[in-house]
Amino acid sequence: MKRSNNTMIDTKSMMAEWVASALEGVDAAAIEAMTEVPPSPDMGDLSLPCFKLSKTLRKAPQQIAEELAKALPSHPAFARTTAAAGYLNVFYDKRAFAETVLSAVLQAGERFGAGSIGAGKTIVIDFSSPNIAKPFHVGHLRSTVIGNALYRIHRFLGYDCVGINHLGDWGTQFGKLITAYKLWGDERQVEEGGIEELMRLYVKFHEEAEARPELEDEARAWFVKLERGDDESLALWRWFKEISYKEFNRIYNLLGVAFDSDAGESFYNDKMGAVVEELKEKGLLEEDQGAYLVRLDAYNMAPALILKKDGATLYHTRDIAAALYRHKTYAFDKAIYVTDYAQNLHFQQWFKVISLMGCDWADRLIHVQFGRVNLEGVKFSTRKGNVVLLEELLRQAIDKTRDIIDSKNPSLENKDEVARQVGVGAIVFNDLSNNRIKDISFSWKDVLNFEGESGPYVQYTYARARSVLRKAGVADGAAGAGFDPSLLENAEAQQVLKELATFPDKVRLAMEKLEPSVISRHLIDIAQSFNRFYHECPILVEDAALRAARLALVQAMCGVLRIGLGLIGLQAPEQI
RNA sequence: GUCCCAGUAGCUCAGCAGGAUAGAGCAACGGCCUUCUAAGCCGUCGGUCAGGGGUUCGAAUCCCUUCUGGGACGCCA
Repeated sequence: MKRSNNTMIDTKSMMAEWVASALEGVDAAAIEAMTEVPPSPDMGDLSLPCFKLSKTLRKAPQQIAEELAKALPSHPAFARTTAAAGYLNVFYDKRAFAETVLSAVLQAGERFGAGSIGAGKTIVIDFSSPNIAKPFHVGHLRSTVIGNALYRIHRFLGYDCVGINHLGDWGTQFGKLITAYKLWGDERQVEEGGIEELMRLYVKFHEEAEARPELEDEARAWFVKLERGDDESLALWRWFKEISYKEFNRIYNLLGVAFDSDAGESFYNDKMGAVVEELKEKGLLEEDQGAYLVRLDAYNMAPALILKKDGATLYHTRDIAAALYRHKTYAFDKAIYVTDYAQNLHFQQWFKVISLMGCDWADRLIHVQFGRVNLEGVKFSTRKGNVVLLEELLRQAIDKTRDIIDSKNPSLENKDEVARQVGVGAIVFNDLSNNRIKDISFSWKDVLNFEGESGPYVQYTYARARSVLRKAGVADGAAGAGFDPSLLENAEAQQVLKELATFPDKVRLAMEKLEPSVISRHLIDIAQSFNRFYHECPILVEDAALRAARLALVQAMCGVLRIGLGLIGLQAPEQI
């Protein structure tokens, strides 16, 4: 059964009530659930397949469609109906449709598509969460931009959002890093080299450890010291963390991403003892070969390791502690974790442990998983140093944008700022334009192609439309007061109107599916339909009435693009 | 070996709350700038929706199965 939509421009429910009124014993909700959009606009704007009705009404589908087409009274929103191949096709009254859509969009302004379904509810979004002392590469970008988009989408729909950067600032890798630093590191080189130098040490550790496995033991020992509050290791840890923060913040600023909490893994250090105790009390913990774990055989899963044989905690322990803390602190309606799908089992395991602990909110934990990024088919590996660094990628995208601006619009005033917005937009949009579960085959050529389905395409469409409004002297929010909607009955205008009308549905769908690409895709659809309109229909024409009507459409389109871009974390430059 | 995910045009992908003729973008080729920004628009070419079974009035979409690719599978995260 289809979910009923709840747009401000709900032509489907209008049609459903209309049709239901002409049928005995069928309610509007059932009709609405069956209603769909025909594959081509010349078949109609909405249609009702009559195949299911044919069972209850005991008539042939085509006969039902024909009888309905004949029996339906006139309706202000619908101009005509046809019956074809078992479908009842309904055509909008184009004038009424234009009026409805434009007045809804222009009146709602920045709130068009916003909602209140999240009112009074809190959602905790755990995203980005890079590891300290490791460079931020394109693989980390995904969690960051997907999480950021979900944050904005939920906030737009009324949720209280808590964005948490669960920094990887704890764990055995710090033992490794300390070991490497003690053996081969140099204070000044680290200060100067930043994460790059830390990564060099980390890579070197792994190279050396292949021949000298005892290094691994040393690393484990350092981590144990760290967990027990040893001064020297704590000081080094703080230092590494500070260096990393500096670089991460530079990137977050560039991306326009912010968090409400930076409570990383180390934040839970003093909260894990209680978790272990609770698991013990509830009889879930079991000792095995010196380690402690929770058996999950009954659920067809490997056990969840809680304590290593040296007594150190593991990521399960930390995630459980964090979930308990967050539930107590934020009383969330849902808590989502944005990570790649390789961690699928991990999340399923500890979600189950939470449930076994008797927490009735275990089903509010959601793993939002996304596909992995590879470099034209080859795996990324921090350890092997085979990565595309995010800053390098953003830099190249910005530089390329800058070159294009220099050649196409040399007189543009704030070139650097626009180049930044568009260059970053290209990278972010590229990451958000496919279903998140799909793997991404990273290619320099594709990611730096700003034509077709891309962020710059949408931003360019926006800038061009804004430019028309500027020339027309239309102030923000002032247009559309008096226009004649019957001047927007042509196919190009109607198609734009249709795309605008479904925007609220798309926002809602993106939230329900936790899928930002729903919005990215829709922005492409809006831009494509608008560009067709722009090409076919001159806006700044002599005829004042026609001009006013088209300007109203342009203004509405700009408003929606701007909202949509904002929801996926992109800027909307006024000029490019 | 077990479990999870993916497989749609040469490439990257939409569509997968079952509906009419499977859509975009890129690439290739051909058009459109004395007119609102050509990062644009229009057109041509391009498909046994991985294979096989099943459910249904109707399957790219749901179920089973095979194949291919990716991932995970106790002391990393």
